[in-house]
Amino acid sequence: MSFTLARDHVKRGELARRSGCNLETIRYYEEIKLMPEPARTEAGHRLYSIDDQRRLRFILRSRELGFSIDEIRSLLSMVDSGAYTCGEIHALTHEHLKSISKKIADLKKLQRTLKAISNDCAAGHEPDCPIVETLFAD
Amino acid sequence: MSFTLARDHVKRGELARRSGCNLETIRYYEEIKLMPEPARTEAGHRLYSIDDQRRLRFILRSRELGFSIDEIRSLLSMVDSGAYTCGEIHALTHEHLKSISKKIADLKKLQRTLKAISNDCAAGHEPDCPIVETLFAD
DNA sequence: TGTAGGCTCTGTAGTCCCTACAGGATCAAG
DNA sequence: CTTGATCCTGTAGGGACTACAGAGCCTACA
Repeated sequence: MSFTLARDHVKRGELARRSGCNLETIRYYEEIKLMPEPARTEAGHRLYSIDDQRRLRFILRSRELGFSIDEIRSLLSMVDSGAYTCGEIHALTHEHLKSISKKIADLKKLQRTLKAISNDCAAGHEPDCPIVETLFAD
Repeated sequence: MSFTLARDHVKRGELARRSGCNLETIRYYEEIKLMPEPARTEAGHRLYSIDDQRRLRFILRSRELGFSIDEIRSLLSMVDSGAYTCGEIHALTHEHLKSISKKIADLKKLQRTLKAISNDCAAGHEPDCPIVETLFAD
């Protein structure tokens, strides 16, 4: 007795293909409870609904935007409860933007320092390198 | 029979204090063979020479500049063999600078995207948030 | 109907770069 | 001699996955 797979329910492999998500990552998101436990076939194969697919898309897109898993958890729990306001979401996003700005600033500082050190270096064939000396210096 | 600790040999705790490195990290660098196995006291306590201290400084400074452990391994093996030229070091540094530039570019792109999404958001008290909608969208 | 090979299941280990802890030995000062 | 700081070892955790082994299941084709 086999039951027909509803057109809008897909197994893990298909969800992975559609979403571009790694196969194992889907299971991982379930384990850490970002994704709900999906329905199962009689044989125990996972079946993802349209809602599940939307939710995974949300997670992946948020990850692409650099949100951490915990931040996504916050976003999703607001959305899940339905009791979120635009202002709350905006605040979380703003916090995230600040951390991105900080990362950029840090990297730029690094870049300047490294360029400064590297400019002293003739890149020649002698074994005395000012970069190495700077790294060793007291 | 105790033997006097040479003035320029220090134990792990003192090395940590002097270098600002976490105590456990020093042991970790030994385990992954960035740091050599140091001398030991009769009781088995590690004793770090001036050279060890220089080497740790090199590693920490390189880490601060964002070099990965593997990159530092390369730098150190060049230095260790003595057969490096300024040009080789410069090349590695240049590669690293390129990867920093890429990270900065990626983060800036993220920043632009997130700002664009976030600008559509009135941050008001209504539960319909364009940020959330964008994240869910097909 | 048989079977090959593709998909799915579970649990677990590995990645990177540390950091922290437990339980014991040793050291230095009072 | 005792106390408390330091040191030793081995091992686990974190964040965010990724990969693998050894099963079981599902489907298409001969």
